[in-house]
Amino acid sequence: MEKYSEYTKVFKVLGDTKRAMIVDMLSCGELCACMILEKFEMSQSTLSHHMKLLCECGLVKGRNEGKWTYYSLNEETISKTKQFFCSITSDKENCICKENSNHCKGCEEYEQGKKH
Amino acid sequence: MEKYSEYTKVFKVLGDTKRAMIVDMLSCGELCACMILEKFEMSQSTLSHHMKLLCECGLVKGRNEGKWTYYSLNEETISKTKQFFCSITSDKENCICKENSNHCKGCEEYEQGKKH
DNA sequence: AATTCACATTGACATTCTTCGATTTGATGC
DNA sequence: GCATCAAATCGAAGAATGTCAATGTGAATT
Repeated sequence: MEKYSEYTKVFKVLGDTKRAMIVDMLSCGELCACMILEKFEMSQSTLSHHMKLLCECGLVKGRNEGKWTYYSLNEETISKTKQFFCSITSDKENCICKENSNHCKGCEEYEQGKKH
Repeated sequence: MEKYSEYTKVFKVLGDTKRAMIVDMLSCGELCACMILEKFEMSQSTLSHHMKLLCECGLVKGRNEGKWTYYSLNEETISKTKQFFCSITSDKENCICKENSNHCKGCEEYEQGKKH
């Protein structure tokens, strides 16, 4: 359950077009905030807010150097998120749907082949 | 640009824990709405709303049969979304960050190796 | 130490999202 | 036709989100 919220947080952060574009930019290497800002029509405070979210969910790492902050992708989170995405979209043994439950009449009939 | 919003819409939909769990359930096969509802503490109207979002972004397909609606994953969207996720998180030639731009002084110094 | 620069934080606002109860729609069965 | 069931839609309330201008902070420059 915590696993779900850990990764749905990442998806939520990627669910904003500008943040996805920032990730795209960072995929080619580390960039400082001012350089990212240059590419977008948004205020400095808005960018700072987006970078905070990207860092908080683990997708991006920040590194301070003097006045500047350099951002880069966190490969570990990316790799784990890919794994999570694969796991929830592929069949598996211990899926939540495999737990016991009282199916509704419609579903029972469907499963027993009375309907199709 | 449309490509971004196409897939960030998918991420936004996956950015909700319950919707991610619904996807997980559907990964093992088609289910009717009533069966999904059974697994969650949410009202029928709320589930219906989540299913609508899942369908609208292309992740899930709905199929009506009599009174029932059966839902299943849309493998094509899933596959394309994985591809998109890989593309924005890996280095590439035509990245937006490779376009010409006037770097800030800090970044220029950084790139020229004056700072590190 | 005063100024400038890069970035973060705060407070405010409008928009969007999540959720629910109530109602509607459409199909099934009596 | 009428009652019932599954699911969608509507309308409302509260929470969360995206955005900005203004301000704060900490490092660098003068």
